[in-house]
Amino acid sequence: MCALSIGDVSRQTRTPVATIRYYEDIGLLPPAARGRGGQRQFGQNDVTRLQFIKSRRAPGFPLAEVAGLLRIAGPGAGACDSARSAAEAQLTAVRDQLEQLRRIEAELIGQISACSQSCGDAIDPACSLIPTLG
Amino acid sequence: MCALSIGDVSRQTRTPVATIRYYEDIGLLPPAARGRGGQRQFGQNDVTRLQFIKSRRAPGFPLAEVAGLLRIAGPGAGACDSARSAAEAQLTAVRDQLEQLRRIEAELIGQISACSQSCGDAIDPACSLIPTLG
DNA sequence: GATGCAACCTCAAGCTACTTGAGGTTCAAG
DNA sequence: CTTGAACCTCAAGTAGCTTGAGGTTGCATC
Repeated sequence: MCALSIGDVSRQTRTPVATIRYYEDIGLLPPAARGRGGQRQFGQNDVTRLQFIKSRRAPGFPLAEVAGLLRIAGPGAGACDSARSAAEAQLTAVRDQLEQLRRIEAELIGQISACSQSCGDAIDPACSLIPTLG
Repeated sequence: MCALSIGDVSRQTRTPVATIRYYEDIGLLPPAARGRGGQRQFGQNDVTRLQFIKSRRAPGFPLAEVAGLLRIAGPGAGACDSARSAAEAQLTAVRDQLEQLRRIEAELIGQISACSQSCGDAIDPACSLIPTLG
């Protein structure tokens, strides 16, 4: 029953105010109730929903997927079954990204240490950190 | 000296043709030489450069940063020192992202196993995989 | 009750990193 | 010499926001 302002929700979820309005615009969040002056009033369920969205949102994961997850739990739906398999699919995607990032990490480590050994503090055009230019 | 077509470069680097042209447009790749008919001619150095760009490009890492790395190695520059510290900064950013993804992974794993235990194949509105709705 | 200021409102435009499409040219094989 | 894939340019569309203009509301203080 406690009505939260958009600023409250923003602080609680560490989400910019403009982003919250944007999520409402595109339907990720339900249209918020409005107070006398037309200002949005949120409830705790909105905070929960936004936190769910944020927990599913890492760079490289489209909002459309998150919307799909939310739809699974939509009114009239509610099979744990499909929620679970959607979550499993996302887990796979997260792991793919982890692997990709770990490859980049390893590559950077290798190049940095090669650079440290071969170049010291001097200039070495053969250093793998320095890409060939046109 | 072997001139590569944009298609060759695309295949060698697994980069869409349109993206290569786009990178040229925004200056990440130098303007390619042109053949008689106006078609682009690339060399092995372009392939190297593009591979470097791709190796530094994971979701969440802006091209502007990659451009910065390339500038370090630009004509007249070339200190291993700055290349190394730029690479180290990127390594830090990569590790931050890894941590964030690992948190998401752990969260998903936890919710999936909680779901498996509490819900079975039935419907349980309290399942943490199913977010509260407005 | 007036004043001031932060927080709110809408709508429009800008941004990044591409992708897609239209409409036309060039190259290489048969 | 024709045909089809690959190439060209330019314009517009997409996602996911962010920023800005220009105006209202809410609340505390005088």
